[in-house]
Amino acid sequence: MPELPEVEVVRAGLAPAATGARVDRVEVLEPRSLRRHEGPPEDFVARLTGATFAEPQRRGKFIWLPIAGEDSALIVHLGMSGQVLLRDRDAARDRLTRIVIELTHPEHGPLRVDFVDQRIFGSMAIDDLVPSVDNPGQLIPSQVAHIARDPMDPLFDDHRFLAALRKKDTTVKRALLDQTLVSGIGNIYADEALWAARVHYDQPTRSLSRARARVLLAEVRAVLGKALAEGGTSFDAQYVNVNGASGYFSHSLNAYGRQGEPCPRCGRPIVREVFMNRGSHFCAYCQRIRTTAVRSRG
DNA sequence: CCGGACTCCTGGTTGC
DNA sequence: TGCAACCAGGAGTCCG
Repeated sequence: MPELPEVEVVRAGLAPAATGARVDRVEVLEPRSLRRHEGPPEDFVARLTGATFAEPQRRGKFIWLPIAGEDSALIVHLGMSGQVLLRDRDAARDRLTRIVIELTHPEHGPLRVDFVDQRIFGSMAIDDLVPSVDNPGQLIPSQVAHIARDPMDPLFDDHRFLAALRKKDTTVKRALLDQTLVSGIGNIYADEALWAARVHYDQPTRSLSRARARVLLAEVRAVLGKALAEGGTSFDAQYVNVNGASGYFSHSLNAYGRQGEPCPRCGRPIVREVFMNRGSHFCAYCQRIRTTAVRSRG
């Protein structure tokens, strides 16, 4: 599933083609792919046609393309299975293409951006830009304003995150997946970071020692950073082509999807349990709930 | 504030 | 071989 690294690959790949490009034509093949757009598809088409894009931005798993000269942007969320394909104008269309945007770039000429999405959990929308809460000089779509910064963001505040983690009455995987606390982490990288930090997914955050919480944050960064590096090298600058559904970086996973296989650290089998309506993959030996270090609130 | 249940959705896989 | 049931989960909403 597309998480921070996959989404960033899409953003970075879109940047050279979209920045400064003008929208010639928009075609909405699947209105449900505009779930996040307030208003009918015709409104989406009207507001986008003729627009010129500024450089694509990202917060967590949301991408947006600011519209030059306006306080609005095109939002892109890939959901579970979304892809953004940069194509020549006359290239064949994927069967699952939901939205087509034809662009002209001042240097690269005519291009086509196809939004392909099997499950239609992803969507596009035009949204107004508002000042970011923690940095009012930075504009962010109103629908994205509640999303926290990701751990690779230079303005991510470690102390603030660790304090929030201690204060919250929840468990650790739930917290990692809470995009208002820390963004960009999905089910795959959550399981990978928890495995690396040797933390059980259902460990109460309040009973997580400060040291262990710091280790966990460091492992989140390590996992995301590694995937970003791999994505960056396998990516063709001319065409954005991310297959979110197939597990883009699956060759480097230690826990996710490996139930029944030996833990790469201790050799005992990785187990899978259902938690929050999704699979949690972990080593029942390396990742045990720790009941020590319980502190009172305060 | 918190968590659980539910919703959206369909191609590929599994099971009978 | 055919078809139905099942499975994957990001994010939002609602309710207790």
